[in-house]
Amino acid sequence: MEHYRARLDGLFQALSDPTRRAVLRQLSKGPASITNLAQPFDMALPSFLKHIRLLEESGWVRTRKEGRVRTCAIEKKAFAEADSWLSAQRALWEARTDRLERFVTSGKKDQ
Amino acid sequence: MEHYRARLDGLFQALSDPTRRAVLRQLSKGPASITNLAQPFDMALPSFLKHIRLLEESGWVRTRKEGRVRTCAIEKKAFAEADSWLSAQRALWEARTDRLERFVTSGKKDQ
DNA sequence: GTGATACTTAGCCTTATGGAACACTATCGA
DNA sequence: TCGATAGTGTTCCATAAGGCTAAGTATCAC
Repeated sequence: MEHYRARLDGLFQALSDPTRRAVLRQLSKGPASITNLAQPFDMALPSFLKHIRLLEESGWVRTRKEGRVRTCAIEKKAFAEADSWLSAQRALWEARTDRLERFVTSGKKDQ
Repeated sequence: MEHYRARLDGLFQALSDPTRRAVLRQLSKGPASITNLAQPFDMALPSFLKHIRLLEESGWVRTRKEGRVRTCAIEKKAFAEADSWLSAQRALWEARTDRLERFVTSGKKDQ
């Protein structure tokens, strides 16, 4: 439970940067190397690498080095995890809306 | 487009802290006052207030002060926005999976 | 084996974040 | 009107985030 919280921290924190979101967008079209991914960004490679590391540590991306090239691929599971948190919230919210509606339609007042 | 990016930054950044996620969870059950929301947390009020401010600025929460009590409520729209980014990514990813599958079933090889 | 390529490591800088304490203002209730 | 309640503003602190340069390590291609 403690670990789960930290995991969500990382998942969402990773999404809070435009560079990283752009990398994920690119990777959803298919795997790519670091240099390749970095190319559109006006940023030094080491800075870019930090983003990749963060994406990997947070679980959004899986990487693998072959020879001198590190290839990055998207980690499907992360979507499911982030999504499930959002859905759970929505479910809570909708449950409440339903309750409110029942109150309204049955002519009672909330609170 | 520039503004959209900054908005997403804020939306996801807000979710990257366990205190703020807990506040949203609580608020999905219904509106509440600051003190009320702060009660479960072992944190000074001014510190807690910062989280509320951040949630408000990022668009997850709407607040309104009546008398000396500030009431917080969840902002439905934020869910839709966060969700739509995730869905768009998933769509890209699935489109690619479909293409790969067509390649496979038509006996061709990718790359 | 040498030059180019593709990262990596290390260190530095600036700003943002998440927490604290303390003092303060503005209601509300008796 | 006076004490308690509910929030605010301000300042401070330690650490993390996001960027940089410079220098290092493997591979690869010849």
